[in-house]
Amino acid sequence: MPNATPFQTGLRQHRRKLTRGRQVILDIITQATRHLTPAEIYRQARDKYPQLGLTTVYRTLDLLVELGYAQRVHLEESCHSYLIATRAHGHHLVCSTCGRAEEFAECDVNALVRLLESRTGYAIDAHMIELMGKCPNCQTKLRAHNARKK
Amino acid sequence: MPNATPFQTGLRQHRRKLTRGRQVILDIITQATRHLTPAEIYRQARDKYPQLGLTTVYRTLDLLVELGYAQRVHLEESCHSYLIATRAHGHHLVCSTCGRAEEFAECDVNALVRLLESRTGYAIDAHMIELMGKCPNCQTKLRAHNARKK
DNA sequence: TTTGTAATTGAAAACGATTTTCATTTAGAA
DNA sequence: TTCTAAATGAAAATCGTTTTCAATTACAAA
Repeated sequence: MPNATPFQTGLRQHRRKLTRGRQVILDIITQATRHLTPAEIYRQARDKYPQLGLTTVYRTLDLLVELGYAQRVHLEESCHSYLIATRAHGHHLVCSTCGRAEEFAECDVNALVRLLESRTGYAIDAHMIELMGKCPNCQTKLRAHNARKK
Repeated sequence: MPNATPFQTGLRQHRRKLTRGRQVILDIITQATRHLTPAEIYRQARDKYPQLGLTTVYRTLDLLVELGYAQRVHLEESCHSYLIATRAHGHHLVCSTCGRAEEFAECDVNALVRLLESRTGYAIDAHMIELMGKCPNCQTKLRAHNARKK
């Protein structure tokens, strides 16, 4: 099979199938200059492929992220947890295992901000830095757990 | 009224009232070392104050953020938009007006990561940098709109 | 202390996004 | 062409959040 697209190849490697819906969804996010929500993608996709279901859009997006063809953008809306405010400008270091969080104030993004403003023309007015890792407690537990396994 | 807490003072300044529910919720997030979802806060709060409603938890959290007593943490789960993957390690600059997004690869967080690892003992394995601002298009539109107003 | 009023509340319903279920269809290897 | 695991769409279920509304409450002013 000559001229297979990277997407076709990637799917075959994972024993997944290329379907019309998947192709349409990939085309849409490939051509977009904007991040799109599942609902927006669904609306656009139906113009090209009316019987497509919203369920399939969700499933396809998960697949595209899993295979590395799409990425998620995190926005300010919804999906929050809350933490007491201790500093005016806090970023977070969150434990991916237990959810414990440390706040930190250091963030030297000024150089980055200036670079990107001149490259893109954006007027940048806010930033968010979130670090993820394992807290000391969870590291200890994990080590103990692994030792027990042997 | 002597010995007013900062919370009491802050509420009075905004003509808001101090209620049992609000105090209980603030106490919970003050004592937590972990970020908590509204549902988690609700569960804990009901132990101390059984008739509290979940609605009030949501409203109180909004209030606490508005007055600066709490802050939101952004997590990996839910609330996503999607973008085509063009680089292995992409961060985003998102226009807060139209949603257009630029991807960038520069992120010199190594120094920050090392500093925080030694300070907190965390093993940091991932990070997310999201910048927000206005794209050139939206800046132009906004300027035209403001000029028309005068 | 009492009163008046705007702020706050809880319960229920509405809502929007996402996931699950399940019977049917389909891509693609054999 | 056949066969089977993968994928699908429709409907229902689920989850988190917001809205509505009538009843209650905090607290400033009398």
